[in-house]
Amino acid sequence: MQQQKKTSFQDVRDEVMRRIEARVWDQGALLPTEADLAEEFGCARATVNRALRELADRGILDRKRKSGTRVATLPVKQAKLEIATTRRLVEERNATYRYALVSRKIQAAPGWLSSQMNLPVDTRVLHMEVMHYADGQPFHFEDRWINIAAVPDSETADFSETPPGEWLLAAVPFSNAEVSFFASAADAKIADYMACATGTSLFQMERSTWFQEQPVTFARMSFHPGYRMRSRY
Amino acid sequence: MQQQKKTSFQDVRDEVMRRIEARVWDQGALLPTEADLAEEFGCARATVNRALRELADRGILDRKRKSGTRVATLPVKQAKLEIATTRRLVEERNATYRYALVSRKIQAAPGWLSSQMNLPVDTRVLHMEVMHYADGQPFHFEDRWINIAAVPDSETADFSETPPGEWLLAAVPFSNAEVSFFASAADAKIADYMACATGTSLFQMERSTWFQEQPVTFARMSFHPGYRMRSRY
DNA sequence: GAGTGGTCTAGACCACCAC
DNA sequence: TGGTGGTCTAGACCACTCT
Repeated sequence: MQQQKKTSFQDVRDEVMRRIEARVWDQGALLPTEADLAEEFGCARATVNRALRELADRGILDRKRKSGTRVATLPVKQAKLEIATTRRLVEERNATYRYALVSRKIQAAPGWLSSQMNLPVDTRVLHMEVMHYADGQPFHFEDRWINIAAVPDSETADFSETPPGEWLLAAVPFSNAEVSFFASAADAKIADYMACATGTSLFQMERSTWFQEQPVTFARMSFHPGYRMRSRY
Repeated sequence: MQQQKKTSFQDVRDEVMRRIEARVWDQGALLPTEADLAEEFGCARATVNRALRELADRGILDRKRKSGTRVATLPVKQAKLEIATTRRLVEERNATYRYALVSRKIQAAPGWLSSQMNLPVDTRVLHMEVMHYADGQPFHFEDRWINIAAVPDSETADFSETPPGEWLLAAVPFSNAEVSFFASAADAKIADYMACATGTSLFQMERSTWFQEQPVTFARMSFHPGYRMRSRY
Protein backbone atom coordinates (compact mmCIF):
# COMPACT_ATOMS: atom_id res chain seq x y z
CA MET A 1 0.00 0.00 0.00
CA GLN A 2 1.20 3.47 -0.77
CA GLN A 3 -0.23 6.94 -0.81
CA GLN A 4 -1.99 8.35 -3.81
CA LYS A 5 0.70 9.60 -6.15
CA LYS A 6 -0.32 13.19 -6.50
CA THR A 7 -2.12 15.81 -4.51
CA SER A 8 -5.29 16.70 -6.35
CA PHE A 9 -7.05 20.02 -6.17
CA GLN A 10 -9.88 18.19 -4.40
CA ASP A 11 -7.46 17.12 -1.68
CA VAL A 12 -6.32 20.68 -1.20
CA ARG A 13 -9.87 22.02 -1.30
CA ASP A 14 -11.12 19.47 1.21
CA GLU A 15 -8.21 20.00 3.57
CA VAL A 16 -8.65 23.77 3.47
CA MET A 17 -12.36 23.31 4.11
CA ARG A 18 -11.58 21.01 7.00
CA ARG A 19 -9.29 23.57 8.59
CA ILE A 20 -11.92 26.25 8.25
CA GLU A 21 -14.56 24.07 9.88
CA ALA A 22 -12.10 23.09 12.61
CA ARG A 23 -11.41 26.79 13.18
CA VAL A 24 -7.73 26.35 12.42
CA TRP A 25 -8.41 29.37 10.24
CA ASP A 26 -11.18 31.37 11.83
CA GLN A 27 -13.51 33.78 10.09
CA GLY A 28 -11.58 36.68 8.63
CA ALA A 29 -8.26 34.92 9.08
CA LEU A 30 -5.56 35.30 6.45
CA LEU A 31 -4.48 32.10 4.74
CA PRO A 32 -0.92 31.39 3.61
CA THR A 33 -0.13 32.42 0.06
CA GLU A 34 -0.73 30.05 -2.81
CA ALA A 35 2.99 29.46 -3.10
CA ASP A 36 3.29 28.50 0.58
CA LEU A 37 0.31 26.18 0.42
CA ALA A 38 1.68 24.59 -2.73
CA GLU A 39 4.89 23.85 -0.90
CA GLU A 40 3.07 22.50 2.15
CA PHE A 41 0.87 20.20 0.09
CA GLY A 42 3.66 19.27 -2.26
CA CYS A 43 1.85 20.29 -5.42
CA ALA A 44 1.97 22.97 -8.08
CA ARG A 45 0.69 26.43 -7.40
CA ALA A 46 -1.93 26.03 -10.11
CA THR A 47 -3.42 23.16 -8.16
CA VAL A 48 -3.75 25.27 -5.04
CA ASN A 49 -5.16 28.06 -7.15
CA ARG A 50 -7.91 25.90 -8.53
CA ALA A 51 -8.82 24.63 -5.07
CA LEU A 52 -8.99 28.10 -3.55
CA ARG A 53 -10.80 29.53 -6.54
CA GLU A 54 -13.52 26.94 -6.16
CA LEU A 55 -13.99 27.81 -2.49
CA ALA A 56 -14.02 31.50 -3.37
CA ASP A 57 -16.72 30.85 -5.98
CA ARG A 58 -18.78 29.20 -3.26
CA GLY A 59 -18.41 32.27 -1.08
CA ILE A 60 -16.29 30.47 1.51
CA LEU A 61 -13.17 32.52 0.82
CA ASP A 62 -12.50 36.12 -0.11
CA ARG A 63 -9.55 36.65 -2.38
CA LYS A 64 -7.81 39.88 -3.31
CA ARG A 65 -4.61 40.52 -5.12
CA LYS A 66 -1.89 41.76 -2.85
CA SER A 67 -4.09 41.37 0.27
CA GLY A 68 -4.20 37.60 0.03
CA THR A 69 -6.90 35.05 0.78
CA ARG A 70 -9.17 35.28 3.82
CA VAL A 71 -11.96 33.17 5.26
CA ALA A 72 -15.19 35.00 4.43
CA THR A 73 -16.67 36.69 7.45
CA LEU A 74 -20.32 36.58 6.50
CA PRO A 75 -20.52 33.64 4.18
CA VAL A 76 -23.13 34.51 1.59
CA LYS A 77 -24.82 31.25 0.97
CA GLN A 78 -26.48 30.48 -2.27
CA ALA A 79 -29.24 28.03 -2.76
CA LYS A 80 -29.42 26.69 -6.26
CA LEU A 81 -32.87 26.15 -7.65
CA GLU A 82 -33.21 23.97 -10.67
CA ILE A 83 -35.66 25.45 -13.07
CA ALA A 84 -36.95 22.57 -15.09
CA THR A 85 -39.99 21.89 -17.22
CA THR A 86 -43.21 21.05 -15.44
CA ARG A 87 -43.10 17.63 -17.06
CA ARG A 88 -39.83 16.92 -15.32
CA LEU A 89 -41.04 18.28 -11.99
CA VAL A 90 -44.00 15.95 -12.15
CA GLU A 91 -42.08 12.92 -13.33
CA GLU A 92 -39.49 13.39 -10.59
CA ARG A 93 -42.34 12.73 -8.20
CA ASN A 94 -43.02 9.48 -9.99
CA ALA A 95 -46.34 10.81 -11.17
CA THR A 96 -47.86 10.75 -14.63
CA TYR A 97 -47.76 14.07 -16.42
CA ARG A 98 -50.68 15.43 -18.36
CA TYR A 99 -51.09 18.77 -20.06
CA ALA A 100 -54.09 20.70 -21.34
CA LEU A 101 -54.39 23.87 -23.39
CA VAL A 102 -57.23 25.89 -21.90
CA SER A 103 -57.28 28.98 -24.08
CA ARG A 104 -55.24 30.58 -26.83
CA LYS A 105 -55.65 34.09 -28.19
CA ILE A 106 -53.63 36.69 -30.07
CA GLN A 107 -54.16 40.17 -28.73
CA ALA A 108 -52.55 43.52 -28.00
CA ALA A 109 -50.41 43.52 -24.89
CA PRO A 110 -52.31 44.94 -21.92
CA GLY A 111 -50.65 47.80 -20.09
CA TRP A 112 -49.39 45.81 -17.11
CA LEU A 113 -47.69 43.35 -19.46
CA SER A 114 -46.09 46.04 -21.59
CA SER A 115 -44.63 47.52 -18.50
CA GLN A 116 -43.63 44.18 -16.99
CA MET A 117 -41.85 42.97 -20.11
CA ASN A 118 -40.77 46.37 -21.32
CA LEU A 119 -42.72 46.04 -24.56
CA PRO A 120 -44.01 48.86 -26.76
CA VAL A 121 -47.71 49.45 -26.11
CA ASP A 122 -50.13 47.41 -28.19
CA THR A 123 -47.46 44.91 -29.26
CA ARG A 124 -49.10 41.75 -30.57
CA VAL A 125 -48.77 38.96 -28.07
CA LEU A 126 -49.92 35.37 -27.88
CA HIS A 127 -51.84 34.71 -24.69
CA MET A 128 -52.45 31.18 -23.45
CA GLU A 129 -53.87 29.59 -20.36
CA VAL A 130 -52.76 26.04 -19.73
CA MET A 131 -53.08 23.40 -17.02
CA HIS A 132 -50.57 20.81 -15.88
CA TYR A 133 -51.65 17.66 -14.04
CA ALA A 134 -49.80 15.09 -11.95
CA ASP A 135 -51.54 11.73 -11.81
CA GLY A 136 -54.71 13.50 -12.87
CA GLN A 137 -54.55 15.98 -10.00
CA PRO A 138 -54.16 19.70 -10.76
CA PHE A 139 -50.46 20.59 -10.50
CA HIS A 140 -50.34 24.14 -11.66
CA PHE A 141 -52.21 26.69 -13.72
CA GLU A 142 -50.13 28.73 -16.12
CA ASP A 143 -50.88 32.14 -17.56
CA ARG A 144 -48.50 32.51 -20.50
CA TRP A 145 -47.73 35.52 -22.69
CA ILE A 146 -45.40 35.34 -25.67
CA ASN A 147 -43.94 38.26 -27.63
CA ILE A 148 -44.72 37.16 -31.17
CA ALA A 149 -42.13 39.50 -32.67
CA ALA A 150 -39.40 37.73 -30.71
CA VAL A 151 -40.58 34.24 -31.63
CA PRO A 152 -42.52 34.46 -34.90
CA ASP A 153 -43.02 30.69 -35.14
CA SER A 154 -45.12 30.78 -31.98
CA GLU A 155 -48.00 32.27 -33.97
CA THR A 156 -48.51 29.09 -35.93
CA ALA A 157 -47.13 26.55 -33.49
CA ASP A 158 -49.43 23.81 -32.25
CA PHE A 159 -49.70 24.08 -28.50
CA SER A 160 -52.43 21.49 -28.12
CA GLU A 161 -49.90 18.76 -27.38
CA THR A 162 -46.72 20.61 -26.44
CA PRO A 163 -46.74 22.92 -23.43
CA PRO A 164 -45.54 26.44 -24.30
CA GLY A 165 -42.76 26.17 -21.72
CA GLU A 166 -41.24 23.16 -23.44
CA TRP A 167 -41.79 24.61 -26.89
CA LEU A 168 -40.01 27.81 -25.89
CA LEU A 169 -37.13 25.93 -24.33
CA ALA A 170 -36.49 24.33 -27.71
CA ALA A 171 -37.14 27.50 -29.69
CA VAL A 172 -35.12 29.86 -27.50
CA PRO A 173 -32.73 27.57 -25.69
CA PHE A 174 -30.40 29.98 -23.97
CA SER A 175 -32.19 32.89 -22.46
CA ASN A 176 -31.98 35.05 -19.38
CA ALA A 177 -34.78 35.19 -16.91
CA GLU A 178 -35.98 37.08 -13.91
CA VAL A 179 -38.10 35.07 -11.55
CA SER A 180 -40.09 35.90 -8.45
CA PHE A 181 -41.88 33.72 -5.94
CA PHE A 182 -44.75 34.75 -3.72
CA ALA A 183 -47.97 33.63 -2.10
CA SER A 184 -51.43 34.77 -3.00
CA ALA A 185 -55.04 33.77 -2.61
CA ALA A 186 -56.75 31.79 -5.35
CA ASP A 187 -59.29 33.83 -7.29
CA ALA A 188 -62.50 32.21 -8.55
CA LYS A 189 -61.04 31.11 -11.88
CA ILE A 190 -57.89 29.55 -10.49
CA ALA A 191 -59.77 27.97 -7.60
CA ASP A 192 -61.95 26.32 -10.20
CA TYR A 193 -59.04 24.88 -12.14
CA MET A 194 -57.14 23.88 -9.00
CA ALA A 195 -60.26 22.30 -7.50
CA CYS A 196 -59.86 24.25 -4.28
CA ALA A 197 -61.81 26.92 -2.41
CA THR A 198 -61.59 30.55 -3.49
CA GLY A 199 -59.11 32.32 -1.23
CA THR A 200 -56.91 29.26 -0.73
CA SER A 201 -53.29 30.25 -0.24
CA LEU A 202 -51.27 29.28 -3.31
CA PHE A 203 -47.56 29.30 -4.07
CA GLN A 204 -46.92 31.29 -7.21
CA MET A 205 -44.05 31.96 -9.54
CA GLU A 206 -43.65 34.66 -12.15
CA ARG A 207 -40.96 34.55 -14.79
CA SER A 208 -39.91 37.06 -17.44
CA THR A 209 -37.53 35.84 -20.11
CA TRP A 210 -35.21 37.64 -22.52
CA PHE A 211 -33.09 36.46 -25.38
CA GLN A 212 -30.30 38.78 -26.41
CA GLU A 213 -31.93 41.80 -24.76
CA GLN A 214 -35.29 41.14 -26.40
CA PRO A 215 -38.33 40.30 -24.25
CA VAL A 216 -39.58 36.82 -25.12
CA THR A 217 -42.17 35.65 -22.66
CA PHE A 218 -43.86 36.19 -19.33
CA ALA A 219 -45.51 33.44 -17.32
CA ARG A 220 -47.36 33.28 -14.03
CA MET A 221 -47.73 29.86 -12.50
CA SER A 222 -50.12 29.08 -9.66
CA PHE A 223 -49.28 25.82 -7.94
CA HIS A 224 -51.67 23.45 -6.24
CA PRO A 225 -52.39 23.95 -2.52
CA GLY A 226 -49.58 22.53 -0.39
CA TYR A 227 -46.93 22.69 -3.09
CA ARG A 228 -43.38 23.14 -1.83
CA MET A 229 -40.30 24.16 -3.72
CA ARG A 230 -37.19 22.61 -2.19
CA SER A 231 -33.47 23.15 -2.37
CA ARG A 232 -30.23 22.33 -0.58
CA TYR A 233 -27.09 24.31 -0.11
CA MET B 1 -3.29 49.50 -32.31
CA GLN B 2 -2.82 45.81 -32.12
CA GLN B 3 -4.80 42.82 -31.00
CA GLN B 4 -4.78 41.63 -27.42
CA LYS B 5 -1.69 39.49 -27.01
CA LYS B 6 -3.27 36.28 -25.83
CA THR B 7 -6.52 34.48 -26.11
CA SER B 8 -8.09 34.33 -22.67
CA PHE B 9 -10.40 31.65 -21.46
CA GLN B 10 -13.10 34.33 -21.36
CA ASP B 11 -12.61 34.95 -25.08
CA VAL B 12 -13.00 31.27 -25.79
CA ARG B 13 -16.01 30.95 -23.49
CA ASP B 14 -17.76 33.97 -25.01
CA GLU B 15 -17.10 32.88 -28.57
CA VAL B 16 -18.39 29.38 -27.88
CA MET B 17 -21.47 30.89 -26.24
CA ARG B 18 -21.97 33.16 -29.23
CA ARG B 19 -21.87 30.22 -31.61
CA ILE B 20 -24.39 28.35 -29.54
CA GLU B 21 -26.78 31.29 -29.48
CA ALA B 22 -26.27 31.81 -33.20
CA ARG B 23 -27.08 28.12 -33.73
CA VAL B 24 -23.70 27.49 -35.34
CA TRP B 25 -23.74 24.59 -32.93
CA ASP B 26 -27.34 23.57 -32.38
CA GLN B 27 -28.74 21.74 -29.40
CA GLY B 28 -27.20 18.31 -29.10
CA ALA B 29 -24.45 19.11 -31.59
CA LEU B 30 -20.97 17.77 -31.03
CA LEU B 31 -18.26 20.39 -30.60
CA PRO B 32 -14.71 19.99 -31.88
CA THR B 33 -12.30 18.44 -29.41
CA GLU B 34 -10.39 20.61 -26.97
CA ALA B 35 -7.24 20.14 -29.00
CA ASP B 36 -8.95 21.30 -32.20
CA LEU B 37 -10.46 24.34 -30.54
CA ALA B 38 -7.12 25.20 -28.98
CA GLU B 39 -5.58 25.18 -32.41
CA GLU B 40 -8.38 27.24 -33.89
CA PHE B 41 -8.20 29.86 -31.15
CA GLY B 42 -4.44 29.79 -31.01
CA CYS B 43 -4.21 28.99 -27.32
CA ALA B 44 -3.29 26.14 -25.03
CA ARG B 45 -5.62 23.24 -24.50
CA ALA B 46 -5.86 24.10 -20.80
CA THR B 47 -7.36 27.44 -21.74
CA VAL B 48 -10.05 25.81 -23.85
CA ASN B 49 -10.62 23.33 -21.06
CA ARG B 50 -11.30 26.02 -18.52
CA ALA B 51 -13.69 27.83 -20.85
CA LEU B 52 -15.67 24.68 -21.66
CA ARG B 53 -15.66 23.53 -18.05
CA GLU B 54 -17.23 26.80 -16.99
CA LEU B 55 -20.01 26.43 -19.56
CA ALA B 56 -20.52 22.81 -18.50
CA ASP B 57 -20.84 23.94 -14.87
CA ARG B 58 -23.57 26.32 -15.98
CA GLY B 59 -25.41 23.48 -17.66
CA ILE B 60 -24.86 24.88 -21.18
CA LEU B 61 -22.65 22.00 -22.30
CA ASP B 62 -22.58 18.27 -21.61
CA ARG B 63 -19.13 16.76 -21.49
CA LYS B 64 -18.17 13.11 -21.48
CA ARG B 65 -14.84 11.45 -21.86
CA LYS B 66 -14.47 9.70 -25.13
CA SER B 67 -17.85 10.98 -26.40
CA GLY B 68 -16.79 14.61 -26.50
CA THR B 69 -18.56 17.87 -25.75
CA ARG B 70 -22.14 18.55 -26.81
CA VAL B 71 -24.52 21.46 -26.50
CA ALA B 72 -26.96 20.51 -23.77
CA THR B 73 -30.33 19.52 -25.19
CA LEU B 74 -32.52 20.54 -22.29
CA PRO B 75 -30.48 23.17 -20.58
CA VAL B 76 -31.10 22.76 -16.88
CA LYS B 77 -31.17 26.27 -15.67
CA GLN B 78 -30.29 27.17 -12.16
CA ALA B 79 -31.52 30.18 -10.32
CA LYS B 80 -29.24 31.23 -7.54
CA LEU B 81 -30.93 32.47 -4.42
CA GLU B 82 -28.84 34.41 -1.99
CA ILE B 83 -29.62 33.37 1.50
CA ALA B 84 -28.65 36.30 3.64
CA THR B 85 -29.56 37.53 7.09
CA THR B 86 -32.88 39.27 7.50
CA ARG B 87 -30.99 42.41 8.45
CA ARG B 88 -29.35 42.41 5.06
CA LEU B 89 -32.60 41.67 3.22
CA VAL B 90 -34.19 44.64 4.92
CA GLU B 91 -31.28 47.00 4.46
CA GLU B 92 -31.05 46.11 0.77
CA ARG B 93 -34.49 47.65 0.50
CA ASN B 94 -33.16 50.82 2.07
CA ALA B 95 -35.31 50.26 5.09
CA THR B 96 -34.38 50.42 8.76
CA TYR B 97 -34.07 47.05 10.41
CA ARG B 98 -35.47 46.28 13.83
CA TYR B 99 -35.60 43.03 15.69
CA ALA B 100 -37.59 41.80 18.69
CA LEU B 101 -37.38 38.64 20.76
CA VAL B 102 -40.94 37.51 21.42
CA SER B 103 -40.43 34.37 23.46
CA ARG B 104 -37.63 32.08 24.57
CA LYS B 105 -37.99 28.69 26.21
CA ILE B 106 -35.97 25.53 26.70
CA GLN B 107 -38.03 22.41 26.24
CA ALA B 108 -38.05 18.84 25.00
CA ALA B 109 -38.28 18.58 21.22
CA PRO B 110 -41.84 17.91 20.09
CA GLY B 111 -42.37 14.89 17.90
CA TRP B 112 -42.71 16.75 14.60
CA LEU B 113 -39.39 18.51 15.26
CA SER B 114 -37.56 15.32 16.24
CA SER B 115 -38.67 13.79 13.02
CA GLN B 116 -37.99 16.91 10.93
CA MET B 117 -34.45 17.38 12.26
CA ASN B 118 -33.74 13.72 12.87
CA LEU B 119 -33.21 14.25 16.60
CA PRO B 120 -33.60 11.65 19.36
CA VAL B 121 -36.97 12.06 21.08
CA ASP B 122 -37.06 14.45 24.02
CA THR B 123 -33.77 16.12 23.06
CA ARG B 124 -33.46 19.47 24.82
CA VAL B 125 -34.01 22.30 22.41
CA LEU B 126 -34.11 26.06 22.63
CA HIS B 127 -37.33 27.44 21.17
CA MET B 128 -37.66 31.09 20.27
CA GLU B 129 -40.18 33.22 18.49
CA VAL B 130 -38.85 36.43 17.04
CA MET B 131 -40.06 39.28 14.85
CA HIS B 132 -38.19 41.26 12.22
CA TYR B 133 -39.34 44.72 11.13
CA ALA B 134 -38.54 46.91 8.14
CA ASP B 135 -39.12 50.61 8.78
CA GLY B 136 -41.35 49.60 11.68
CA GLN B 137 -43.56 47.39 9.51
CA PRO B 138 -43.70 43.65 10.18
CA PHE B 139 -41.26 41.90 7.84
CA HIS B 140 -41.37 38.35 9.00
CA PHE B 141 -42.19 36.17 11.98
CA GLU B 142 -39.65 33.50 12.82
CA ASP B 143 -40.22 30.26 14.71
CA ARG B 144 -36.72 29.08 15.66
CA TRP B 145 -35.58 25.79 17.21
CA ILE B 146 -31.97 25.16 18.19
CA ASN B 147 -30.42 21.82 19.11
CA ILE B 148 -28.62 22.77 22.33
CA ALA B 149 -26.32 19.76 22.17
CA ALA B 150 -24.99 20.96 18.82
CA VAL B 151 -24.47 24.55 19.96
CA PRO B 152 -24.05 24.55 23.76
CA ASP B 153 -23.37 28.28 23.92
CA SER B 154 -26.86 28.97 22.66
CA GLU B 155 -28.26 28.08 26.08
CA THR B 156 -26.69 31.12 27.70
CA ALA B 157 -26.47 33.45 24.69
CA ASP B 158 -28.29 36.76 24.86
CA PHE B 159 -30.81 36.87 22.05
CA SER B 160 -32.49 40.07 23.17
CA GLU B 161 -30.31 42.15 20.83
CA THR B 162 -28.89 39.66 18.34
CA PRO B 163 -31.27 37.67 16.15
CA PRO B 164 -30.70 33.91 16.43
CA GLY B 165 -30.05 33.69 12.69
CA GLU B 166 -27.13 36.09 12.89
CA TRP B 167 -25.84 34.53 16.10
CA LEU B 168 -25.86 31.09 14.52
CA LEU B 169 -24.12 32.33 11.39
CA ALA B 170 -21.22 33.43 13.57
CA ALA B 171 -21.32 30.36 15.82
CA VAL B 172 -21.67 27.77 13.07
CA PRO B 173 -20.36 29.54 10.00
CA PHE B 174 -20.19 26.77 7.46
CA SER B 175 -23.18 24.55 7.55
CA ASN B 176 -25.39 22.68 5.14
CA ALA B 177 -29.05 23.43 4.84
CA GLU B 178 -32.22 22.15 3.31
CA VAL B 179 -34.76 24.79 2.52
CA SER B 180 -38.34 24.73 1.31
CA PHE B 181 -40.67 27.47 0.19
CA PHE B 182 -44.43 27.37 0.21
CA ALA B 183 -47.59 29.37 0.75
CA SER B 184 -49.98 29.05 3.64
CA ALA B 185 -52.72 30.94 5.39
CA ALA B 186 -51.90 33.05 8.45
CA ASP B 187 -53.19 31.54 11.70
CA ALA B 188 -54.48 33.80 14.46
CA LYS B 189 -51.12 34.26 16.15
CA ILE B 190 -49.15 35.09 13.03
CA ALA B 191 -51.92 37.30 11.70
CA ASP B 192 -51.65 39.22 14.95
CA TYR B 193 -47.90 39.72 14.62
CA MET B 194 -48.08 40.48 10.92
CA ALA B 195 -50.97 42.88 11.43
CA CYS B 196 -53.08 41.17 8.80
CA ALA B 197 -56.32 39.23 8.68
CA THR B 198 -56.41 35.60 9.73
CA GLY B 199 -56.29 33.47 6.61
CA THR B 200 -54.18 35.90 4.61
CA SER B 201 -51.94 34.08 2.17
CA LEU B 202 -48.32 34.29 3.32
CA PHE B 203 -45.05 33.29 1.72
CA GLN B 204 -43.16 30.96 4.01
CA MET B 205 -39.74 29.41 4.20
CA GLU B 206 -38.53 26.50 6.28
CA ARG B 207 -34.88 25.74 6.76
CA SER B 208 -33.11 22.82 8.45
CA THR B 209 -29.41 23.20 9.08
CA TRP B 210 -26.64 20.69 9.76
CA PHE B 211 -23.02 21.06 10.70
CA GLN B 212 -20.84 18.04 10.09
CA GLU B 213 -23.81 15.68 9.96
CA GLN B 214 -25.26 17.00 13.22
CA PRO B 215 -28.64 18.74 13.24
CA VAL B 216 -28.21 22.34 14.38
CA THR B 217 -31.36 24.32 13.86
CA PHE B 218 -34.79 24.48 12.26
CA ALA B 219 -36.57 27.70 11.41
CA ARG B 220 -39.91 28.58 9.88
CA MET B 221 -40.27 32.10 8.59
CA SER B 222 -43.60 33.69 7.69
CA PHE B 223 -43.19 36.77 5.54
CA HIS B 224 -45.45 39.77 5.40
CA PRO B 225 -48.34 39.77 2.91
CA GLY B 226 -47.14 40.65 -0.58
CA TYR B 227 -43.53 39.60 0.02
CA ARG B 228 -41.68 38.41 -3.09
CA MET B 229 -38.45 36.51 -3.31
CA ARG B 230 -36.60 37.39 -6.52
CA SER B 231 -33.78 35.95 -8.55
CA ARG B 232 -32.18 36.12 -11.98
CA TYR B 233 -30.54 33.46 -14.07
C1' DG C 1 -8.05 -0.66 -27.71
C1' DA C 2 -8.26 4.01 -28.53
C1' DG C 3 -10.16 8.63 -28.28
C1' DT C 4 -11.63 12.21 -25.33
C1' DG C 5 -11.84 15.02 -21.39
C1' DG C 6 -9.63 15.60 -16.51
C1' DT C 7 -5.90 17.02 -14.21
C1' DC C 8 -1.14 18.09 -12.71
C1' DT C 9 3.42 20.36 -13.41
C1' DA C 10 6.91 23.97 -13.77
C1' DG C 11 7.58 28.09 -15.35
C1' DA C 12 6.33 32.56 -16.81
C1' DC C 13 4.24 37.09 -17.16
C1' DC C 14 0.66 40.17 -15.87
C1' DA C 15 -2.79 43.14 -13.17
C1' DC C 16 -4.11 44.89 -9.23
C1' DC C 17 -3.56 47.31 -5.07
C1' DA C 18 -1.92 48.11 -0.24
C1' DC C 19 2.07 50.12 1.38
C1' DT D 1 6.88 49.45 -5.95
C1' DG D 2 6.70 44.98 -4.42
C1' DG D 3 3.70 41.16 -3.15
C1' DT D 4 -0.27 38.55 -4.27
C1' DG D 5 -3.57 36.30 -6.94
C1' DG D 6 -4.99 35.60 -12.13
C1' DT D 7 -3.94 33.42 -16.03
C1' DC D 8 -1.53 31.20 -19.95
C1' DT D 9 1.70 27.66 -21.89
C1' DA D 10 3.54 23.22 -23.35
C1' DG D 11 3.84 18.93 -22.13
C1' DA D 12 2.54 14.88 -19.80
C1' DC D 13 -0.08 11.15 -17.81
C1' DC D 14 -4.43 9.40 -16.28
C1' DA D 15 -9.45 7.84 -16.23
C1' DC D 16 -13.34 7.00 -18.26
C1' DT D 17 -16.11 4.99 -21.72
C1' DC D 18 -17.44 3.88 -26.39
C1' DT D 19 -16.63 0.43 -29.86
